[in-house]
Amino acid sequence: MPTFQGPRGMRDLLPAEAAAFDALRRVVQARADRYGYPRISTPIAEDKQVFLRTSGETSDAASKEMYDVSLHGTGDLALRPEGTAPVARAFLEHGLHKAAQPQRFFYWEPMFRGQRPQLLRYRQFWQWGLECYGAEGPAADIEIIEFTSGLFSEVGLTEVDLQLNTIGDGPCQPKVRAALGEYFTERRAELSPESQRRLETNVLRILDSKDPRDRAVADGAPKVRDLVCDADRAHFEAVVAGLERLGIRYRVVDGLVRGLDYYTRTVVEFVLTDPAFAQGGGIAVAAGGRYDGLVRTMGGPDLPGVGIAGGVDVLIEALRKQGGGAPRELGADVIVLSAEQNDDADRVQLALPLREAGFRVALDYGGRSLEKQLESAVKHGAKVAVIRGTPEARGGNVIVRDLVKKEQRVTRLAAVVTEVGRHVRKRTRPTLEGEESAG
RNA sequence: GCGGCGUUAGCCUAGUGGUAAGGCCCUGGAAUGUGGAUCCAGUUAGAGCAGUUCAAUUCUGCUACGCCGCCCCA
Repeated sequence: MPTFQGPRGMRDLLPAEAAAFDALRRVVQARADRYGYPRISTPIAEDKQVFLRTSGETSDAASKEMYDVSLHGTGDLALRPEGTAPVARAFLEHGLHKAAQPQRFFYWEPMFRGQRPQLLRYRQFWQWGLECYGAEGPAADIEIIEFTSGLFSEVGLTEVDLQLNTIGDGPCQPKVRAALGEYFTERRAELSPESQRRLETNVLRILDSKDPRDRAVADGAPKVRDLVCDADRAHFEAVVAGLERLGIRYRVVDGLVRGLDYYTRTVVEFVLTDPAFAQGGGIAVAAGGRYDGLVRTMGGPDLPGVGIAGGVDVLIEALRKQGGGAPRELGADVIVLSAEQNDDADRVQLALPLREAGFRVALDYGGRSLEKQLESAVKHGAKVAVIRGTPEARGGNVIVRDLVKKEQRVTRLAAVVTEVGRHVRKRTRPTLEGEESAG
């Protein structure tokens, strides 16, 4: 047995999994780029207050799921549990609130929560996200929802349900809470003990309780949507109308609320519908909404904000469940092997022009029979073997063997790139300009 | 964080208070120059630490990790 195990709730991404992450990141990031959301990257940890201030100091999320990593002299640090607050902090710290608005950001980062791990609930997990500051109208809400909906279409996720609701603006929420508080207090005795506690902490949460005792009461509760201010309702109706106009399927869910204090107006959640993910009322693959009070809460001006974040681990698992795209071929397409022993540098040298040309080339490090080398090449998924050191492959010749067609020909060393190119594709090569050009 | 159930080799799966079995994978050979077949051989295991016992992988406890339920879900 291994001497060490990974930390609880944190997992390794072996090459196949890491490749799936990379592929998804390319798709999401390119999409964000097309929408004018450039990438931002913030530190892995923040002053705890960044999260406590924005999430609500009393919420369980903040108080008990914070991943504390404080050290002597570093202040009270916590690994970030989410992306919105850190981006807001960076936005303010670098004075971007004084730049031309709106300001938009995309991120793809690991997040951390000190929760007990369960299926697809890790202590370290990855999220992509969008943040948009300075846009007050419904257009930005509609845009981030459309972005996400379109993303899921783009990657082929179909078993997903878009839910949305409005919870009112900052000035309205106290009214909403008061009205609900009054309603639930009158029926206090009928509520579960847990929800009786919620009466003190977060009345909204009672609305999405799963407890049957609460459901009976909550289902008869006044709708948040009907309690909010006229302006909030108008905003929400505009968002809904926008989705209609764009042909995006959605469901208005009365009980959809958020656990964090900073949300205002629009709240949105994309929930997986596959029964395999039905546990606990469904796993969200993306969630977000509007947070018009956040920037001010953090000491900045009264700037509106809206954003959405999606779980990468969850999305990849959902796609896999759906029997999503074929796994990418990870290994090399070409393998260099040799009938000779102790010609190590020659193998490296033979691979050189092929790699330069853009082929994925691996070496057989030798020390075994040609048969074993070929067997190994096939097992590793190589398409072509370039063989040196055989009698017919001396004097500036090599054998280029197609391992799929089982055909081969003796080729001049100078023509090996051309010959290999007849059997496998070159890969694109990235450049510092950020564009990929054909290699 | 609370409760329940789990953990046998790289993977999957048996079984047992007394020598831990099989399949797949892997390595080598048959076949020192041409591969996914075949045959032969081989490597690798009871999560960790204590306790009970003549003897523990098996029973008990603690710890670690996982899954399920709760809390919560940014």
